[in-house]
Amino acid sequence: MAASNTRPGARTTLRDVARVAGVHPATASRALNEETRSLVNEETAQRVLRAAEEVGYRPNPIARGLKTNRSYTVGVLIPDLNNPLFPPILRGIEDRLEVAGYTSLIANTDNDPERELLDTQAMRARQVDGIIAATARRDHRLFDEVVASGLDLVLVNRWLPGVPISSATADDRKGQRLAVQHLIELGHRAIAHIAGPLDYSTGFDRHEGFLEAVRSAGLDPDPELVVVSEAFTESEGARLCARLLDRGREFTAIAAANDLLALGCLDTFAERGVQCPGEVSVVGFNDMPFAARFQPPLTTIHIPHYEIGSAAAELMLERLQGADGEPRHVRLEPALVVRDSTAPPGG
Amino acid sequence: MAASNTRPGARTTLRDVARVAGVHPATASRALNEETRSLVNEETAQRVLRAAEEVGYRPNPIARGLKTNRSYTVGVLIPDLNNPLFPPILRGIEDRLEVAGYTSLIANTDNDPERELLDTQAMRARQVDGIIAATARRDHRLFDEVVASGLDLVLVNRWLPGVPISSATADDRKGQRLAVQHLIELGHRAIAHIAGPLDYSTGFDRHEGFLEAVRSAGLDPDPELVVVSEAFTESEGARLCARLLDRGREFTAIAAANDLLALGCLDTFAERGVQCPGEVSVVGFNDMPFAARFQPPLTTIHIPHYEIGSAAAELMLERLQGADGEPRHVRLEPALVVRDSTAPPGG
DNA sequence: GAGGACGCTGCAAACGTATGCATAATGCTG
DNA sequence: CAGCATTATGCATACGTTTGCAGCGTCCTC
Repeated sequence: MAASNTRPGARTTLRDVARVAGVHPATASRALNEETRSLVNEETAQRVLRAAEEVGYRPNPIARGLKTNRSYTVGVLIPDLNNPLFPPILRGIEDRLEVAGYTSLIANTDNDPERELLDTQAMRARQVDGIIAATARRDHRLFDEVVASGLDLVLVNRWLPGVPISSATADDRKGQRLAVQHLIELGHRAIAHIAGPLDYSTGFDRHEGFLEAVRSAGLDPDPELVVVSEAFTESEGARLCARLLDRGREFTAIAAANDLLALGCLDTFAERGVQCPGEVSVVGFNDMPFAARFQPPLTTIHIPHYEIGSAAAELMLERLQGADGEPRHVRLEPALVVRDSTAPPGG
Repeated sequence: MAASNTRPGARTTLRDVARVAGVHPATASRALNEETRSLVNEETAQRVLRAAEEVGYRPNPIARGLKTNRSYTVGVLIPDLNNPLFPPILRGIEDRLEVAGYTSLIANTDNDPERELLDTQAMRARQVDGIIAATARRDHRLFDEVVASGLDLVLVNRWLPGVPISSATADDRKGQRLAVQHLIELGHRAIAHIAGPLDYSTGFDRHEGFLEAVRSAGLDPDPELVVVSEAFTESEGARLCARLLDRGREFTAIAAANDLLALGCLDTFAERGVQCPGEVSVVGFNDMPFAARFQPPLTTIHIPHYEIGSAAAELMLERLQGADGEPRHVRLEPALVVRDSTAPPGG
């Protein structure tokens, strides 16, 4: 059916479509373009559409971009594709952008501000229409610059409080509260927190959420039981878990700001013969892929990664379509997922 | 220093540079372009360069691409970013391409031939200079078309035997032999195989490797112990493991063609109360991230994913630089990683 | 039935760059 | 000093679109 009998090598252009349909290229352009279709006779439009189908016409975004000053491309800045957090977010972004005719250009910054800058410039050179960034630190020089250069900017997974930039994230505070409430309901009272870096909103908000939940249970947060990591990694989790253990302060549970930090805890436990959840419960954050398969299966906070991605793309599309309103902050709902790394204390 | 005093919104064009330098745009173009600089007077060239610097000129790759039919972009076709196999490969590709001044454009095909075709066309429309594909089936209509269209093509992770297309993969046959040899050395004799889809070279070659290893141990492969999956997924692994069990034929080990299939086996075991490795050993393939953390930690075949990616990028760059020689097939070394999912038979 | 309004389509000029060809200026050869 | 090769630059066109403007026919109105 859909098989075309044209030579595959020959790119088919608007002119070809026009010739087949027996109209002027300009008319073909209008017929093919959703927004200008109304300008052309319904019947002619159909003829053009059929012709386009027949010759397998695909518009050339390069040429179009030259004319319209838009590349229909948005840059996506992420720290590292290997972090299992990001692939689903990316899929959400790409899938949403794709149906709108946009393509995404991905760059890994490895959390290096230098590379971040380079990548941004490279993207600007490639004429991206906007940038979606998952790399926001609360220090945001870079983004001031991006915005100043007239590029649309949307943050994903992280946000910048007090800065007028749209963002799509999970409700990190609430998520962390959910985690702590779960522990409290199990009967835990001495709960430690391994926070993420506080200059990321994810680290900061989850830390706040932790404090809120502890306080609203009528407890007093013990500063000795809160440690702050320098990165969301397993090795940091292991290091800080060891530090908590070494401090000698009693605790029966750890709320980690992310699953990788939680995995680091499990490593330290294994090394020192601490039973989880027997002696210490652990709750993670993110519900990363395969979290259910770890040893023990990880209790954690589920985040709708894909939806966060597509929400970010949606926000970007709004900006690109010229919505000039206030920046919007989309907060998606987290959910507790109980598995086997948490249990009543002393249990 | 480098700060420009031009309005950020106003993109500065070749014409601006020419005006400031007092030359024709064509001359400015030649002066700015490395390859054609020799055509213009040294002094004039310098003047143009200074002018370009002064007005903060950034060439517009869109316009350039329209003219030259090159975009310094290569498309990368993968089935699904969420499959943990691909991120490290992608990083390898991107990192290698980046230092050569190329950018990559990623598309997820979800193994849907329809989408594959669409994505290819979209990439062609975006003027990619070449395509690196991880999606090759042994049926390769699509690639015939890509090659016919004059695009450079390189396969990664998979290859097409008998087809003159360069590829970078692991030595899948050898890897699977390693896995089986390990089982045999442990004392296993009745070894089952859950093969991947045989229309992927990964599935096919590993199946071949399995047969080779069994035979060269002086054993006779039992067709009843070989099942073929329809996809490299956990659910397929679970389904086929159940089928093996239901067949009633005795076996003490399973060599799965990939880690996800192996995980599926573990699921079925858990469901039916089969001890692993006590009653049945399982060996996977790929050494996916976190394989060491599963329950039990998975014995598997390690593959240098990142290096496979960068090798593929290297092959692509060779083609793009105009090397017209024979296609090359780069095979990287697999390595056995012994963990806890394998043990001598009978406990 | 003449004039205007309207709906549809074609014409042509852009967008920013690259490049074959023509041309002007210069140097060289005999 | 004529003639030619060489060098350096300008001119014009093309890449595939989009879009303001003009033109054409048709229908309606008075």
